[in-house]
Amino acid sequence: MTFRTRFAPSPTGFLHIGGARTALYCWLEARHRGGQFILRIEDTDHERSTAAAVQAILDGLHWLGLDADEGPFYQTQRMERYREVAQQLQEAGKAYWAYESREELDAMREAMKARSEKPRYDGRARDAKLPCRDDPNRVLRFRNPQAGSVVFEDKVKGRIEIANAELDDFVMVRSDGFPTYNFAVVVDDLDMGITEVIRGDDHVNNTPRQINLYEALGAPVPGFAHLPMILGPDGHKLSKRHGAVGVMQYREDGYLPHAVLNYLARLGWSHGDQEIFSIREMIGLFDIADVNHSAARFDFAKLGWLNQHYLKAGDPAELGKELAWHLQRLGLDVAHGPDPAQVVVALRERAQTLKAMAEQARIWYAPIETWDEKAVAKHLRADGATDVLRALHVRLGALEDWSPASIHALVGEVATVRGIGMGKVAQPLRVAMTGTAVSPAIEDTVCLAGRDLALQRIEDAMERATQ
RNA sequence: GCUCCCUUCGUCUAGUGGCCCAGGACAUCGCCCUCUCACGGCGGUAACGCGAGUUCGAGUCUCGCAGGGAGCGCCA
Repeated sequence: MTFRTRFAPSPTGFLHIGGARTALYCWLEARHRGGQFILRIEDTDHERSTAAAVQAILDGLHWLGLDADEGPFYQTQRMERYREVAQQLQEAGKAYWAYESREELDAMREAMKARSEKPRYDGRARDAKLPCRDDPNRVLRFRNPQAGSVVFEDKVKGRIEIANAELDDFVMVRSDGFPTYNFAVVVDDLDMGITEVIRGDDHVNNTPRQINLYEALGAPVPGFAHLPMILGPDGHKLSKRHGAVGVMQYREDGYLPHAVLNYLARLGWSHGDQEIFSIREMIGLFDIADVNHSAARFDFAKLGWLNQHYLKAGDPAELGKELAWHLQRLGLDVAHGPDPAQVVVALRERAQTLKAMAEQARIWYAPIETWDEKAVAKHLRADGATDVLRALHVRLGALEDWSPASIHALVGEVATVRGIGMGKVAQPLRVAMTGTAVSPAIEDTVCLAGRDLALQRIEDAMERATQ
């Protein structure tokens, strides 16, 4: 049997960072073992599932490059199959009809809690052999074994054992005819030939029930691997404030898919001291058995560092396309300004995200809107600054080769000729070009502006200096 | 409450009984580089939750405690 994993999100929201990591590990493990990665949408909760959420999940996976070999399959399109298996189990005496009302069930649980017991179904209809009849409260329950215990070897957590006495007869088929999660996953994983179930560790407690179901079906039990959860920076559960946003939000914030993937890979898994992994390396080195046992906090600082790493290592033309997208989002006209690819080269060592880069690139695409008065006073109105600017204006106007190297040499010469430091030349020029005392290397700042704009801004600056 | 799981620097982690008075990375601090901001280089601060036990020897094995988390639905 070939190795098959699946990612099975429920479309009740976007694909958040925890889901993305689960998908990545499933994908990596499948690729590593030369198996298949299947995508399945668990949409049996018709109250909360939405088509928009399905699309958001698909978009997120696509952006990350986690392509599925099969699917997406939708549970709502497999209703006939669930009915068939349910009937089979019921006829074999492994499932039974029950008709307690919600109120009755609630009261039962309350009573148990009052006695300090774990709230669960007490099996009151277990041996009643009730016939199937029309009833708004009709559900089909699984007849869970009562003796012994379920033991399984979790690929990341190790051996886990839970006594059957702790389990109750869970609902397999709801009164509306829809299967419940615990029932549908088993049928699906079985039908889809899943050999390794990799999912969040909030499912550990469901696993024994599912194993009992596999056994009731006389089916082989797949391997299980439960991933520890991802916590917010504050150590608490992820919330909207810090990371429980859709992965597409990461794109909007200027992160690269590879950086997110690399970060997620290292969040809970490691390969010695290695921090940077190409996709190919991740596939080659990843092993679900090497995943850590404990929850990990999400750290934006490290994600930012990784993102900048990929910004510095990536292809400028490629990155330029994505930068153009961010520039447009800022309302900047990419056609009236430098080639984004060149902007990438000038700014990649100064920005951790493409969004920040786009903001810094504003100086080349739009007029200077705000002036840093302190910078103006210090550099534009400094002694000799106007003379320097005038000289710069003349020489830049006559510069034959408009390139960073030539501009750099020119600035250096102006400083040397006047016997002053580079700072006395570069800073006034910088303020003239940007309105602030902070920008990329002066030659890049000037070069990317283009000659016309550069000369215009020097003129404007000289005028401003006299105000 | 019950069941299950987890516990190494601020954070992510290396570590499978001696190689660890604990290594790497991010963050942080200092120095260098320097036209600003960065990048880069060099260096520093900083951790085995607590207690027993096993052993010649424990971050590594066992037990207990404490702390944290998850589950206990006709949600997934």
